[in-house]
Amino acid sequence: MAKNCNFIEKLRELGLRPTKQRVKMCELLFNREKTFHFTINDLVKMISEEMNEKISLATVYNTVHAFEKKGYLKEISINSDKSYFDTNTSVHHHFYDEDTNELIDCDENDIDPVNIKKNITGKKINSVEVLVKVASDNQNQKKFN
Amino acid sequence: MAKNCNFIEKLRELGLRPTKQRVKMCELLFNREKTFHFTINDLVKMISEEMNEKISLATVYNTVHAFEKKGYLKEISINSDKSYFDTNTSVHHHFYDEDTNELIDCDENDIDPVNIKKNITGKKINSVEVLVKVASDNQNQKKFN
DNA sequence: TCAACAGTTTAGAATTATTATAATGTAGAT
DNA sequence: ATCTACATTATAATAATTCTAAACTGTTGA
Repeated sequence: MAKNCNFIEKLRELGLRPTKQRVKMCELLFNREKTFHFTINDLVKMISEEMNEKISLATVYNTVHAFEKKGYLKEISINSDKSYFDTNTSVHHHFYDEDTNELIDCDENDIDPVNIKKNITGKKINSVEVLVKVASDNQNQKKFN
Repeated sequence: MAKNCNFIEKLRELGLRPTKQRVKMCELLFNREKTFHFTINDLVKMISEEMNEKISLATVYNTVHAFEKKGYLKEISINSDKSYFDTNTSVHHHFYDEDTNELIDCDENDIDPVNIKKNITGKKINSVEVLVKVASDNQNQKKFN
C-alpha cells in the first residue's frame, strides 16, 4: 500500500469498507518508509498507545487477515510460538537475530538467486525463501557438558 | 540416532533414563531409513495406533523436547499454527507442499549453495535454510475477483 | 435524506497448542 | 529391598487464535 495515500479510497478499491478501525490500522502499518515486522501483540500494543478508543482483538485479527488476503501483509514463520507479519509482501529473504528475536529484511543484493535443481511433478514453485539465523559470536560456543 | 541400535543404551549415554515411553518413542522416530517429519499430534496418533497403553500428552511433549535438546530432533517452522519436527537434524532445505501440508527434505544436490553477501557486524551465521513452497499448478491460478 | 441491507465490530465463549503442577510411579544406586 | 532423584500422568493453566451472535455502520438506491 502506497505511503501517505488516502487510505479510505484505497480500502474501497480493495472492496474493504473504510471503517475507522481499518483506516487507523492502515496508518499504523503502511505510513512508513521502511518495511515493518510485527506480531499481533505488537500491533495491539501500538494501537492502544496511539488511540483513545480500543480496537477489539477480534477486529485486529480480522483486519490483519483481510490485509494479508488482499496481499498487503505477509506472514513469516520463524518460531512456531509467534506469528510475524511483514509489510514487505514481495518474496524476499530474512536474517533472524537469535539474540534479540529481531527479523531483518534482505534485498536482492544481499543474497544471490537460489538455484533449485529439484522439481516435483505436477507442482509449481510458489516461493523460495531463505532464512539466515545469526547470533553473537560468543553466545554460540559449544558448551562443555 | 543410529538405526536399529539399542535405544536403551543410547538413552543412557545421553543421560536420559530409558523408560518404556522413551524407548517406544525412539523406536517410532529413529528406527527408519528415511528422515521423518511429524507434528506432536501425528506422533500421539502413531503411538496410540501402535501401543495398547497410552503415553500421556505431557510425556510426548517432554520427550520430544528432551530429544530436541540433545540434538536428535529439530524443529521446523512453516506455519505458525503447527510445530513440525524433523529427525534430520543437519542444516538442510525443505520443500513444502501447500496442498497436502507435506514437508520434503532436500539433499545437497537439490539446491545449490546459497551465497550470502550481507553480513551483520558482531554476528555469526548459524544456519542458512531455504524453504521452497510448492502447490499444484491449477490451485494457484489467480482468482478473478 | 433515510431506510434497508450487507458487511463490520465487539465482547466473550470456544478451540487449539502448549506448558505447569503436584501426586504417583519407577529406574538405578546402595 | 529401600531410597532417591528423575519421569509420567491427569488435570489445570496459559496463550494464541477463531467462533458466535448481537449490536453497529457504510453504502445503496428509493
